[in-house]
Amino acid sequence: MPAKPHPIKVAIADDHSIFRNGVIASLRPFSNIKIVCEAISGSNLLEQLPKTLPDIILLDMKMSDMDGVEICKNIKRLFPRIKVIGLSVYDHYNYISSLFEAGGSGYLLKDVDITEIVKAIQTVYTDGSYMMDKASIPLIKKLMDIQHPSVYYHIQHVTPFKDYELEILKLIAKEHTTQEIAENMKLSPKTIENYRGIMLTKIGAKNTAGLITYAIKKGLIEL
Amino acid sequence: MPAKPHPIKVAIADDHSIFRNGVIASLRPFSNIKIVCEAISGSNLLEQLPKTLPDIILLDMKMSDMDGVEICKNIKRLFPRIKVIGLSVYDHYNYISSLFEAGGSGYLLKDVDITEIVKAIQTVYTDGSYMMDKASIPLIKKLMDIQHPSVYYHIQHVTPFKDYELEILKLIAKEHTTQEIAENMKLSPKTIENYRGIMLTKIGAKNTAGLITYAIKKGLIEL
DNA sequence: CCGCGCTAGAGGGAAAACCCCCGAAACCGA
DNA sequence: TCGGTTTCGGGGGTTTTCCCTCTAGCGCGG
Repeated sequence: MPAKPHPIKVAIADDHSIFRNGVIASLRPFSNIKIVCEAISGSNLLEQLPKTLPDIILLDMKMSDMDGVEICKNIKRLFPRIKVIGLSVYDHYNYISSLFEAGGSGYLLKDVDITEIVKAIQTVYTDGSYMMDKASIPLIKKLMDIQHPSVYYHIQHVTPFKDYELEILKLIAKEHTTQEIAENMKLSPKTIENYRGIMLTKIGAKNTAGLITYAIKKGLIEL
Repeated sequence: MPAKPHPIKVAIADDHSIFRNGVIASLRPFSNIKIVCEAISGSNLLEQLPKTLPDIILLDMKMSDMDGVEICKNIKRLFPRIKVIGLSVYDHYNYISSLFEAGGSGYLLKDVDITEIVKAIQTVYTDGSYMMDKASIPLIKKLMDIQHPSVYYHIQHVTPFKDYELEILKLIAKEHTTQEIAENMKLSPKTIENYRGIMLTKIGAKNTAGLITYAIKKGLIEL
């Protein structure tokens, strides 16, 4: 491990000034980390990157002007060597997986302690990737340890549902009937009916109401 | 309006150091506001109050050791003159109403800009109460202007549903059938059926799935 | 006193959801 | 190549939901 030739250059991108200031103030005591860029939006971040060239970006996944995943893709396209750590208030599986697919190197919930952020920055800087070990997503972490390139595959095991079941689920949540879903997916209504039943038994729900509450609780469908 | 004899003394209670630091750093430029107390939990706050005696407390409604509403009740019991401004990531009606019932003087979402917090502090200090005018809860604000003691009553008008409709809604979310709900509420199944239909038309939903997503989105039922 | 709105309910019918059991491919690992 | 699992679908039935119409009582204001 090399000595510190210079501190780790970090950018923080978040449209909430309070959170930005909180991170900056909390990181001040850590002399080996230096905030070189403070962005209030996705486009603002992309503007500042060429001049500031951070090693790591702490990226809020939900900024007003651009989707976090899109921003991440742009960053990795323009500056492949910059690592992105996503920040979000949601620990939804699809958020996490899509960030990693977009080239992200880490994911943190916004309510973590500053020590967790520091650990993430340092781990990503030296090892290349990091996943917080919050109780809410212990499985993902475990699976990440085994093999990590894309979390997407492992996600499947965290929910009892398969790809096509999730697809059906989303259509149900959009108020589509079994018939409509069948047309949409080019399958027989009977097949969809079966899968609905299977989903119910899998989660022990009695009807669509239970299915929907489960799906929203688990973040399987976007509100 | 009096000249400033001394700055407004503010306490911040939140178990996330980043958020605390963010608020403190963001408030530093405002010379008429002074942070006199920084608490990391409900009990920690209550310990510090006798010594620090703030004018206003910025209180996170979701701390690990104690419920925000409970903390607020305790504060108002021990120090009735201290005003409490609740901070939360949720704009759910029941959160807001229960805080006001517990003696709170204001409510802010945690993703607001610092200027909003400053405005809240100053308004509560001089006028006694404050309600942020976020687009998501404009009606509540309007109703607060008219008469504020308990928001609970006005809540009813913010959702298109009546008391008994909400009751039915909750039972639907708990996977009860129309039959079961009828028994539970000692009404005819036909009546429940009617109300279900009325609820659907009120919100423009096509089926139970739509009803449930609406209810969860609006915070009408607890997850 | 008459109408009006709100609540509570009934009838009947159509559609959708739920349930169980079955069969044929296809695919997949041993 | 063999047997198991996954995927896709059918038959046929019951229950639940959804929709529309219609009635009766009750309270309230004009």
